[in-house]
Amino acid sequence: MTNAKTDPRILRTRKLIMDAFMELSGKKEFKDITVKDITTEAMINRATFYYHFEDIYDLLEKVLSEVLLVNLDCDFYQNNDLNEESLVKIFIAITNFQKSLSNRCHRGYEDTIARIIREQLEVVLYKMLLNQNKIEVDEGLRITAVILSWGIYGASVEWRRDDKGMLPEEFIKLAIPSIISGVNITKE
Amino acid sequence: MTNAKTDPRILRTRKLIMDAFMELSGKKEFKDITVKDITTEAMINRATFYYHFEDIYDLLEKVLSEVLLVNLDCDFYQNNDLNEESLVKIFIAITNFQKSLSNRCHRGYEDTIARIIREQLEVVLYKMLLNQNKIEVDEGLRITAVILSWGIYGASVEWRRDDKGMLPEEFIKLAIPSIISGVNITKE
DNA sequence: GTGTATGTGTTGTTTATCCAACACATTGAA
DNA sequence: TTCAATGTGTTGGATAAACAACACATACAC
Repeated sequence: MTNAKTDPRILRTRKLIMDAFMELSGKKEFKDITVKDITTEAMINRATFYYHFEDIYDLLEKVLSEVLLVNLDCDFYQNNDLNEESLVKIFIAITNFQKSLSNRCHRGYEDTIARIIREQLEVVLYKMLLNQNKIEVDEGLRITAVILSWGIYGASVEWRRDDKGMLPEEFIKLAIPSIISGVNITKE
Repeated sequence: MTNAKTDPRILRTRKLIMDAFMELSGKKEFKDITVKDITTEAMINRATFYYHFEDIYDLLEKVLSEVLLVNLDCDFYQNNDLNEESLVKIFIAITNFQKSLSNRCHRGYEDTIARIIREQLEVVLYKMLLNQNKIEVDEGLRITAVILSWGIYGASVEWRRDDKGMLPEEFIKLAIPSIISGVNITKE
């Protein structure tokens, strides 16, 4: 949670690299982007790239995670319970994120992207659950977060598949009762 | 003329500092801008500032020189003779530069600014004169450049003073004949 | 095949930047 | 006055970034 103050040069350089990568993603397919392209655009040395990232796939992963987190983070999960409103917002954030990706060119990396979304989602949901239960750690809540993250991500896939022109918020609201209250047979 | 390749970190950091300073100039008066303000905005260490600039006045000087050069440089003085057209362009560039400064807040530094404009102007004019005479060095042309730079700067001061709503290009065109052909009594 | 070109990832050395600490000046409030 | 707060400019040691050089892989032409 705390990083004991990282060197500002590191933050600055990482930002330069990530911004350069996002800029290039708007112009080329991922498979056509070389490390040299990125470092030239970022105005840093190629060796410096490898100081911060394993390789270009590692960069992809971290960029996507960060972009998604920006979409999710600031609005909630500080100071927000996991209720209908926040679930809708999260779902919208995910569909927005996927929409923004389809503009950029990451064909062939759908699985990676799916995993990243789900992992970030899990982290956020877990934090919100802990927060609203005022607990430090809890394995039960963690597993709940895992299940919810898979479920919500699956819903976003389903939403994209049947393009009935339904709005994301409409779509997810159909499922929210069973998420909030659980699968309760004695519904009536 | 050639710098034997400067370290990219230096170029990058100088740009960060200068951009930060210009950003702040739009918000505060020069006298209220501290070195800490600049380095915070530029995301660099305060000691690094002093690695590149003597002090904040040194920075002011270099920023103004660079901004003015950008206004002048690219358009001419490569591949351009000193004729009516280029003189008009130069004059417009100077008045534009002064207009852009009046938005920012450099009150109390008019003399510094005047000197910077004149010095840069002299350099540009000298290069153009050498260029069109196909000479390497010439003390006569250098002095011509000095006189011209003072004269043209003086014209810009005069133009601002009597705000008859005359356009810069109209104003300078009145003087161009005597600049080009010299003060020739047997005019007719 | 052989050569040329382009990309990846690593290494050792040099250099720019960070940082904490310092002395000193200025300002304003107690 | 004295003290606290804020700004300037400098220094020595630690660390990130630059750079050139390297081995290796892939591809494409002749």
